[in-house]
Amino acid sequence: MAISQKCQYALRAIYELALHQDEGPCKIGAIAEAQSIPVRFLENILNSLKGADIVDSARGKEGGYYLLKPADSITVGEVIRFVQGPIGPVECTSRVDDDCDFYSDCVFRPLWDKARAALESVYDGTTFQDLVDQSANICRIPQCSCNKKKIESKSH
Amino acid sequence: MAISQKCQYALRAIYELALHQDEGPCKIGAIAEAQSIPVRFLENILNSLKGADIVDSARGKEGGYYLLKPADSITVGEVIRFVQGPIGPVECTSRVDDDCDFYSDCVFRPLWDKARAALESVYDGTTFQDLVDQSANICRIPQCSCNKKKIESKSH
DNA sequence: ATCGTTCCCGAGCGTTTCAATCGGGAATCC
DNA sequence: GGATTCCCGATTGAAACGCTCGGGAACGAT
Repeated sequence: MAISQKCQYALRAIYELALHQDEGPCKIGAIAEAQSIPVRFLENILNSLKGADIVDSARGKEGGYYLLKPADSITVGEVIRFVQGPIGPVECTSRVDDDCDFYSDCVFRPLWDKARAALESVYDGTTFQDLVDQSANICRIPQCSCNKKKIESKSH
Repeated sequence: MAISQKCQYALRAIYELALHQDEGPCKIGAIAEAQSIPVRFLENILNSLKGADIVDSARGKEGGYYLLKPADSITVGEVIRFVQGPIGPVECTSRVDDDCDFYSDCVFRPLWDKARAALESVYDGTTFQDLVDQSANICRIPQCSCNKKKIESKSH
């Protein structure tokens, strides 16, 4: 299963929230700008992510979105599964009730299983904290406060 | 990138041809029946595979489709790439000229690269001969000659 | 030569999915 | 009560997908 645009937006948005996790809620406009995501679309995405207990939000001035868990306990895999369903190269191996003519006799099933396992190991083995740690430039908005932090921690 | 129905049909068809490789051309109707593929659709698929120098065909009575190479030198990966393009979890990492805003700065790129490498290793590491060797039941049509062969070789 | 068999080829079609938008509503804070 | 910000469902437009269709052309047998 390819990673859809929507899912990539979700991942980037959560990554952005992870960058700013200890600064209070992020406004949706800021997230959208930092990550080049259409605002109204991002609205849908973030709202649906609330159903996964990954993010929550506050309204009014100083409102915005924030993570419900520390970044090191949110995996890429869990976000992908929530946004676009089971991870895997083909649909039939992710379903129990399968209308495929081949069932477990399918010659290709071991192959799909191997591919799925490989993908899951990559996606489930990466947390958003890993991504934050790996990022060289931190935030793409130069004036953003998170970049100050980065500079400070470098000079230590 | 998910494996499309069309691509699965292509793989199953080539597998079927591999089963019967030393028996002359296979008629498209037989392939379609053995692998539960809509005939007119399979027609499209097999014809396009001729462009990849994987199969060729002969017309008239005793005509049909056959593999141009031994089954152990056709990989699953090469078929997938021909039918549905570059292997990978997202499009942007497969393209050189990329209209993504993030280019090589993308925090997720290492992840996509890992995922792609994992998929490629699975798909490029499997030949159709591997699939034939692994198959327990050989052909799904009980009366088919390839099953006789199987029985003979078992009794040896 | 002609007839049956089989492949050949491009055009078309209905459905679903995808990405994105829109209008208007409701909570929160000053 | 007004500014700010999130909330929610409906809708749209375009593209991809799975599949069908009609008619044509090569091959072999008789």
